[in-house]
Amino acid sequence: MPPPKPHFFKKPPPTVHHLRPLTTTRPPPPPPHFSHLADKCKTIHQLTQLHAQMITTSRIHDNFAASRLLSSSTFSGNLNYASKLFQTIQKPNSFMYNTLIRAHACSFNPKKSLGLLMDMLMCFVMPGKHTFTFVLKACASLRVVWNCMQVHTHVVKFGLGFDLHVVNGLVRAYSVSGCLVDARKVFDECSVRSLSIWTSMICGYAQNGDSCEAIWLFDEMVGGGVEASGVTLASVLSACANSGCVDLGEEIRLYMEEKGIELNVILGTALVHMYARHGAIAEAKTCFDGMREKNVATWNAMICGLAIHGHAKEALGFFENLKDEQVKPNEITLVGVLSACCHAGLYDYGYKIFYSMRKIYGVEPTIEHYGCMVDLLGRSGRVKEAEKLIRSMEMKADVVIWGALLSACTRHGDYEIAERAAKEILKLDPQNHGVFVVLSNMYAEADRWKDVLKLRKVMKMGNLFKTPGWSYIENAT
DNA sequence: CTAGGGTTAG
Repeated sequence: MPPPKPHFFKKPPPTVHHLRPLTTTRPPPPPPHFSHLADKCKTIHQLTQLHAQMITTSRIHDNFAASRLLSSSTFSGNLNYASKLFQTIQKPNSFMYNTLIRAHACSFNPKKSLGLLMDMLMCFVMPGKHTFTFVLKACASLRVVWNCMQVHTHVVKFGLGFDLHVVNGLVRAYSVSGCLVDARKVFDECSVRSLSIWTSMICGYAQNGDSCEAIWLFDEMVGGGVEASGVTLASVLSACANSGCVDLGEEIRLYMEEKGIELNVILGTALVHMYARHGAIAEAKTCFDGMREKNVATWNAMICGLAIHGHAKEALGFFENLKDEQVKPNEITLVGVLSACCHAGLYDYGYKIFYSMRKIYGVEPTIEHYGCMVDLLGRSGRVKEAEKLIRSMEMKADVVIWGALLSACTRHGDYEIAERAAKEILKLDPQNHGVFVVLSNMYAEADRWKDVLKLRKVMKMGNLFKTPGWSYIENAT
């Protein structure tokens, strides 16, 4: 009798694939192409079933069918599954790379798109115009100029610098990365421009705070006979709001009526913002009431506009209505609400909001919220508490926040804290001459001329002659 | 053989 074999010589049990048929009545006839089925797969469960069938029938080696499966799996939102599927494909073509690059570009980790482009180049798969459109989208989410430049060199190398989608991607990626000079260079070198390219460039200026340039460019576009769309106008209206060109905004509103451009949430919000920001409260309200659909941004435009124009009570009224409408307030809403409290001196209301931000609204306080709170504490005379709050912040205090404390101290004559705040400001910004003006004003008002002279000496040591602050002090003494 | 762009609030 032979000795029993050790267990590891035993044959492993055969793996059984339990495949449920797609239909319960009868197995489906072999489809003409799996690709048609792939488009219909909506859930991950359906996808895995089809995937399994494709493996058993060897159709997985058909790149066309496999790419349909891949794009369906990216649409179902399961990037992990898509990536794993991609890795099993021996020779992925450019379409497959593009599909995965696009999926990653819209995900939380757009950096993977760049890695895939590198893979592609190393495997000698030719990237095309679609590849760069998607990769540039990833660059726009990453906002790193260096990445944009690297991709740009490849765009030029592959002769794709004239494709309208690619050019648009470049303009957009450069401008959201804050490099408007490069965006403009690409824009200028492009002889045929689509509306999207114009829009990307205008939006780039508007979002980087160069409203005038945005408006000039819009003017140039209209002068060249290009018809603006609602998307373009939203950016231009934002530029109007930031630069005070309410007349142009008014003109745009009439143009939209004339052309029958639908006033959607975004355009409506941009209009409300423009009116409210410049104190045209009645117009802002009319526009706000006329909107069918509203989102947080719409409410924020209204609340913040009211707050900065001193209509604090109304701003808070809108805030209460917002909560009734089941809209979730965000960090911007709360900045508006807190600043309304500052203007109206509503200490208790603001205090309650600030200390319940995290719990009730799920919003982490930012430096702006702290700024409002310091202002609120300071205005109600609680300068000691304000200083304590600043020192307890998890982030580094900035000039604005110390400035708020300083001005509160001068109002309430707290010299000790004022001097500390001034010192902190000068630590952050040694050229800040305004600090001396504020301090000397404070001393002068209290007839403390000795201290004014002391300041004068300090300024001399700091070599700050011939400054606006200096002349101010001279007049005071 | 298949796919792609631009917009609002501090």
